[in-house]
Amino acid sequence: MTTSINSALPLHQTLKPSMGGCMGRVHRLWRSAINQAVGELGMTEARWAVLTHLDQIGEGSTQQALANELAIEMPSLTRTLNQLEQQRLIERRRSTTDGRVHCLWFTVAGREQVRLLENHIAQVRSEVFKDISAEQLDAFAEVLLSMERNVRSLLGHPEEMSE
Amino acid sequence: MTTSINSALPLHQTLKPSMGGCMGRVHRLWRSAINQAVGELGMTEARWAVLTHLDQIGEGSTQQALANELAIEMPSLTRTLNQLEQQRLIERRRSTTDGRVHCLWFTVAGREQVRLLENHIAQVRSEVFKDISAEQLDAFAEVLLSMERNVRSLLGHPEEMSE
DNA sequence: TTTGGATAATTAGCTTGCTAAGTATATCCA
DNA sequence: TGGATATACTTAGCAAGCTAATTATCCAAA
Repeated sequence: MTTSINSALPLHQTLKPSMGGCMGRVHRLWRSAINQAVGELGMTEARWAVLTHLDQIGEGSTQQALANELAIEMPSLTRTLNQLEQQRLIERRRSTTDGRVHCLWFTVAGREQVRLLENHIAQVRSEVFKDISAEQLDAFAEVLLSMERNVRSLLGHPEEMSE
Repeated sequence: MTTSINSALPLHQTLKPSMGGCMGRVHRLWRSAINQAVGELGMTEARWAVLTHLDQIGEGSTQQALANELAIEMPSLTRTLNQLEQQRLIERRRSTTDGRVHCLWFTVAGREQVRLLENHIAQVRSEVFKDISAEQLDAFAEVLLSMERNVRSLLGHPEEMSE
């Protein structure tokens, strides 16, 4: 199946011109699969993405940090946070040391919701990664991170690139 | 820089839970870089994506085929095609053999526009791929295609998976 | 101390993805 | 032949990304 008519050519040569598009497709299809999987939990795409990423960078983070992690802009995040706050899944707490900053915390219900979400999402992930070896995934991840570094520096987002 | 504190762990293990998110980020940042690069050509994101993908699958394709290639739904495509038709960059021509089908063709101006776009996009691509070897890209592309296959079958889109 | 330039977050309004429902044509079967 | 079902595309309206402009706070230098 991977060995087809044009298997003589290096893949990257035929795919290169459309690799960006291919990543877009995979990302769109992947999210669509997650939407199916979390359907019953009453979440939209933006909301589950925000909740799970907040869990990853840790409660108490600022909105700025979360937006950077998600690579979305602040206004996009603001809207989603308003919805999540209204659903009583998260809370904004004004920083005591810097009055401009809001820090983000889960409510009890929010923490439970994240746990459920992550179970569902992990199932989709294991389907997406089916038949891909750990070595392949490892190499894939490394290239992906290089691309992120390259494109961030191209855009002049030097933030959080080395670590 | 890639060798950091946790370089002892396989990358995929730390990155796995967020790989989907990472692909989303790269895709979003990449498109944003292309938007910068093609800024002067008066194109929006959806329009340059449609033009370049039409060029790749070939003039005369149906809207259905193009939507599938882009992995977007027909209504999203319809709107963008309306805009491109209004700009006189493409034409819809009703199929002679099936009255429901519209085939898509570039105008002369459209073909010229695609040429310009592809030059700009190729420059961004070479930046994004900087310092990534052909072998790495090749392996990356293969994993990416596997993921696309997996997620399409998960969604029950068996179309155009084997080839 | 106050003024001026940064930074965090918000608001307003656009673009482009989506689903659901509608229209026109094609196909299949009684 | 005629009616049911399927397919290609369109229309309408929602979701979530973006940029530009505003507001509030912080900090640094006159």
